[in-house]
Amino acid sequence: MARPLKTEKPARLKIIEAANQLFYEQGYFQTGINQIIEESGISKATFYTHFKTKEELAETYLRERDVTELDFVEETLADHPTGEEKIKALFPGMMDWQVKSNFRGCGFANIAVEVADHESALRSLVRDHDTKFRDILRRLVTQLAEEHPHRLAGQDLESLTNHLYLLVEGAIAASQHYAAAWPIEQAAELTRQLIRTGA
Amino acid sequence: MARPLKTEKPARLKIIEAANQLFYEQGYFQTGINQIIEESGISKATFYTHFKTKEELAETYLRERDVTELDFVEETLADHPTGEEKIKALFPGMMDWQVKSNFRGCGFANIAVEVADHESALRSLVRDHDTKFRDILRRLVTQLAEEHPHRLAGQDLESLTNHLYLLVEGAIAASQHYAAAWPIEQAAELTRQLIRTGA
DNA sequence: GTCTATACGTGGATAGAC
DNA sequence: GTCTATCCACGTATAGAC
Repeated sequence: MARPLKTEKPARLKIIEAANQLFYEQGYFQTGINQIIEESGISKATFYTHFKTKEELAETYLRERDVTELDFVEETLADHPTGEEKIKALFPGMMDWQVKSNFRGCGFANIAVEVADHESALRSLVRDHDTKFRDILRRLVTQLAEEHPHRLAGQDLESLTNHLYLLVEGAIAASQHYAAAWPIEQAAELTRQLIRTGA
Repeated sequence: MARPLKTEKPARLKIIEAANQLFYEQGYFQTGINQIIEESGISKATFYTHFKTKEELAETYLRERDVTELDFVEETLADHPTGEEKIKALFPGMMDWQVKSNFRGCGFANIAVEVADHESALRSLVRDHDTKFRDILRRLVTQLAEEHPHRLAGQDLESLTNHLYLLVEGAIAASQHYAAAWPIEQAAELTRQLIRTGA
């Protein structure tokens, strides 16, 4: 009956789940500790036994989200065999995500905006996340280049990777601004052109 | 000696200037009324004679910024005759702006992130601003199409406009995340390709 | 470990004198 | 119109009982 290493206690988990929802939906500074403890059904003292400060919780929130978001992307990609199909599949996934979240944008981009200090630990986590996502894009672009050597001939794959990254960032931001899906459609369209013509 | 219609009083102006700096540099929610009155050297009561609420000041801030930012863009564009040159000139301007502001991104995009409620008056001002900027891009794309009919033959100019818009949004956001200029360089590079190949 | 109660600052906004 | 002084809610964080 050995329970598999009880590292995460229910209280801590409930806090993280509440933070994950509230930080994302309302924003970091707009969400108070009081609301988090209320939502998670624990007491304020319990909160501070698990997290030294609000910022420490935010770091945990981002670390958690980094894993779940990138896992979700990888799961989506796993359904598609070729590099081209994988790249194209990114956008329907983004679309569903943004519609479901009522166009709240990207949790990491949102933190980057809210926390102005570039040297903050939170901002460092944002950069790590973005870099990991760019790594995924680079992998897909490389796979595409191997599968279709003629298409991207002479192309700088690093540039193409960054171009796709900028399109994704722009699409999420713009769809957030307008609370609409069309920017994601537009990014998907341009992406299809880029991996077809190899620009 | 008729002064030209004294609609704006010094106090009000000082408040707006302080808000313009602090809201942009620190963020909207991170900037308190107290800091604004301190920075502008007026009293709290004076503040509330000029602005009913903090949000009303924020609306004024965005309206002000909308004019100055778009005017700045138009001035930059005025230095370049052709559509192609105008479009290319957008990016050095962005670069200077972001370096000068220590990569604080776009004041409108930042508000869009901070204020989660899509129905807020502030969010409406963000959409208005973005739409005006897209109008400028559409104008430039149209000029380019007229000057080089062969290049963009068969292209949907509206799509190209939106693609450039997404690139600008993505470049500013990414350069903010990384506190670095390379995303703007990358956006400039892809833009050059798009208006050359007509993708 | 978890709770209740509280400390202490700061948030936005007003009262009332001048 | 501008000021000083103040109100009250809520922010993060802690003390101390159980």
